[in-house]
Amino acid sequence: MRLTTKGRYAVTAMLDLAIHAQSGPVSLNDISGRQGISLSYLEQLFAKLRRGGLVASVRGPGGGYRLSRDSSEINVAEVVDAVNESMDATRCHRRGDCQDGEECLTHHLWLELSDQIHAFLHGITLAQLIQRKEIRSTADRQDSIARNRIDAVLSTDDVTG
Amino acid sequence: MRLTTKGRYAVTAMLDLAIHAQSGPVSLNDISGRQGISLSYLEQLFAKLRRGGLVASVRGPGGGYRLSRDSSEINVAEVVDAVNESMDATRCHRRGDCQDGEECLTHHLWLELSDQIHAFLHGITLAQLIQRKEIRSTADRQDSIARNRIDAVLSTDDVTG
DNA sequence: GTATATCCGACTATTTCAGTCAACTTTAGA
DNA sequence: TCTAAAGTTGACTGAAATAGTCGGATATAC
Repeated sequence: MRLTTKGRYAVTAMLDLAIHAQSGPVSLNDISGRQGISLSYLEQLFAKLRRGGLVASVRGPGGGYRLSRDSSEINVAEVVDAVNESMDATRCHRRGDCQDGEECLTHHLWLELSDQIHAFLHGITLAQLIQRKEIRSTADRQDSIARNRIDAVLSTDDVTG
Repeated sequence: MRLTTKGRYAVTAMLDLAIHAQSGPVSLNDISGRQGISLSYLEQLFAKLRRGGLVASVRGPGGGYRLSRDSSEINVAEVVDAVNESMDATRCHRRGDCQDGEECLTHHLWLELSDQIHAFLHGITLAQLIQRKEIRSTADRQDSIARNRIDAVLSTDDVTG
């Protein structure tokens, strides 16, 4: 079982997508800027999210990604799953053949832990998350920082180099 | 966050220790035979469990390890912790400085997940586990296999090589 | 003093993570 | 039609962790 940056980034990016859904497709560049995730890495993650049927892409200028379902129909467990981070705590992938074809001493324990985690993540949808006030305020902060960055670029003479 | 063989082995070994506690110190060789864990690897794990204050060692022939507390006073979370497998799901180790010193969009989500997992593992003691019938029957099976193995060795002419 | 045990440090093959880089295709708009 | 913005794909990489192995040292019951 593991939950690393990969799975966390995937959920963060999907949440960003859900939050900014009303203004058309969202480019990975925008997500990268707001969430501080490298563009190249986002490309990898979204390839998996697309294969997993969670997002749809729009190519060309003005393009980006959209959720392929309503945010109320996508739960966190699916997102983590799509990027191949298994929340399964057993060694045998629930088969019960962990030790010489039989259950190991702790098989049931890890099975129960897996069920706990899955129930928790499966019960939370993107729609529910974007209702939360701490997430709304974090998103607002990120949006204003992004706007400031754009303003700064526009108002500055381009004297790079 | 990760739960791998290391943490699972640690809990399995501690459970084996708890089950066979009444017959004096348990050698790593016995645990290795019953649980199918390499002796050298067990040595590594028990070094950490000892440093973590969970077991005490008895050196010399007839020696081995004992639980340093009653099995009802040791919970699964402690064991996993002792071998350095963090069940913390946040990136920032709960500090809330995940993105440029501020909370990332998903900070609270992972905080809640961490709390769920910790509550679950903290609530289960070794004493509770060894009461469970599926664990008792697995342990019985392992014991009888171990006895058969000893019998086989004793009754066979040593014609190795 | 020898066999049985823990102790300890160094070593290693493999895998994954987290990310970079380069090249390619699609497409909106000037 | 040209160009720039976007997604698409595959190869690559440094660092870290996993899951061990190996050799030897130390302690101790008999």
